[in-house]
Amino acid sequence: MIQFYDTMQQKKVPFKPLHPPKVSMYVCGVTVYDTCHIGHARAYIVFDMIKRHLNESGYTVTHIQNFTDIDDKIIRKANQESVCITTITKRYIRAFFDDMQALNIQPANHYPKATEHMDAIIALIERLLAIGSAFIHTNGDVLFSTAAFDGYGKLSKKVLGELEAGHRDTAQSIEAPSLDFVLWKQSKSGEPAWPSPWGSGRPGWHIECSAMAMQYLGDQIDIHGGGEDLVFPHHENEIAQCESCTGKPFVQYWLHNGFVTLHRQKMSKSLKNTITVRDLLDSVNPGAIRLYLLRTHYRTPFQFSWDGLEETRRSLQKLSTCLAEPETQIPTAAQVADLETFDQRFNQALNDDMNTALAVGVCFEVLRYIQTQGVGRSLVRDCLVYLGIQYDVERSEARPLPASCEALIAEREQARSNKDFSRSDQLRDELLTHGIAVKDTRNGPTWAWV
RNA sequence: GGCGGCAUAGCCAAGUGGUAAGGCAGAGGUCUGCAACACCUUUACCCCCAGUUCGACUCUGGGUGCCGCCUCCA
Repeated sequence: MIQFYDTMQQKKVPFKPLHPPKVSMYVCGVTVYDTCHIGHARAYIVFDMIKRHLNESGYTVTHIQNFTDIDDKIIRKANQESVCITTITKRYIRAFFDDMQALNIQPANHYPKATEHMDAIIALIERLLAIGSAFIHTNGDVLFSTAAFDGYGKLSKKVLGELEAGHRDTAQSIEAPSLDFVLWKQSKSGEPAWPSPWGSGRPGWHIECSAMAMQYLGDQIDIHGGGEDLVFPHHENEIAQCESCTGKPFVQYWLHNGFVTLHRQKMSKSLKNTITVRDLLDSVNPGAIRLYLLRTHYRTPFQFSWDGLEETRRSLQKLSTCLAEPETQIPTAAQVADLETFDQRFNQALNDDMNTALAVGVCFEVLRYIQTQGVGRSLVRDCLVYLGIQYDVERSEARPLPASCEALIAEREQARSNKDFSRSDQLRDELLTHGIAVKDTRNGPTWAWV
């Protein structure tokens, strides 16, 4: 039985989709004005794992993930570069897909864009106006009236009155902000705009997800996910918009991943403390990145460090080395049973709210088992494939050995067999200056790029 | 101020009402001409104080510390 921690209920609950074996999953995507950082990588790896596991468990997941491709920051960036917004959005959508592919994240079924769903967005706003959940502000913007929705705050456990009175530290004399949020924004001159019954303008942020989620997945969806920073106000507002219209519970399971922090502070573009996926890919192979992120449960805050990444890279190397060796024994009946147990524990770990940290632990237990029992490599391989961790990337991407270095290695072997160790050590140092580390094994020397 | 979360070995990180997975580092050993790799062995009583219990790290209450949300944000 699969269970997930649902943010709404604040506890783990058994997963029962509305229309099994179908599962509908909407994951909030990125605003495309910059490259992805580790926080994005974590979020999308987490939901990639959830989708993989559900699909492997007999469900058929329809996964929708949006691109927010119209927004203040996109406009600002376009103005800075004196280009149109599509130049910006195309660039970063491309970069997004490159990063996701590198991280071995399986593509969603659709990636709807806000700018391509204006009809659905406008239709939804019209419905909200018709039922009195929205109103037209004096400045011409259309706003959602949070007071009109009884359940407002139920996801984030916020109470309306307190929210209005509450602020961060300073606050007392500051005017209480209204919780009403924009559905349709009047465009200023020079800004991109779309025609609407309320004049030319553009949609607010929250409405696009409601409109596109309902268009692709229906009024009620099984899983809605994203980073925990989206709980309020974004997901709270999505609930208000959808449920005001339909009167039905919008989402069965709200799943939120914890943050990646750097130096004990949330990694975010606005704090300018990001490390991009590209930075990571430049330093280690993608499998190590995935393993590093999956070693921590998805709801636990993740403290990024280069040391931690390096540590993981080394442990993956160990797995990789072991798996590269052929398995020579045929497992006994007892061993088959042992491996079966490991396999079950691996699966149960994932069933229990996607506990990839525990699942990874099982992989290393099997590694130990292989070393003492001589069997089990195929299980570990299967587990790593399941987790999307490519463990042999370094091998396959390795540059070939230059002929000159090949000769040096041969010469060193000759020196060694003559017991001329000062010469062989000298040659080892020389190879090192070419970036090649030589290691002696029973079966002769091996080498690797350093 | 309101709400939510976290606190486990040097570091990272799972977990269960009955005496703590795993990884990295460290120590000892095997292997090696040496080294590296690899392998074997080894390292904790779970933030503090009360309470419940035959028994709590795991449940309850209080405290302390840290983080996040309340503005765009995965």
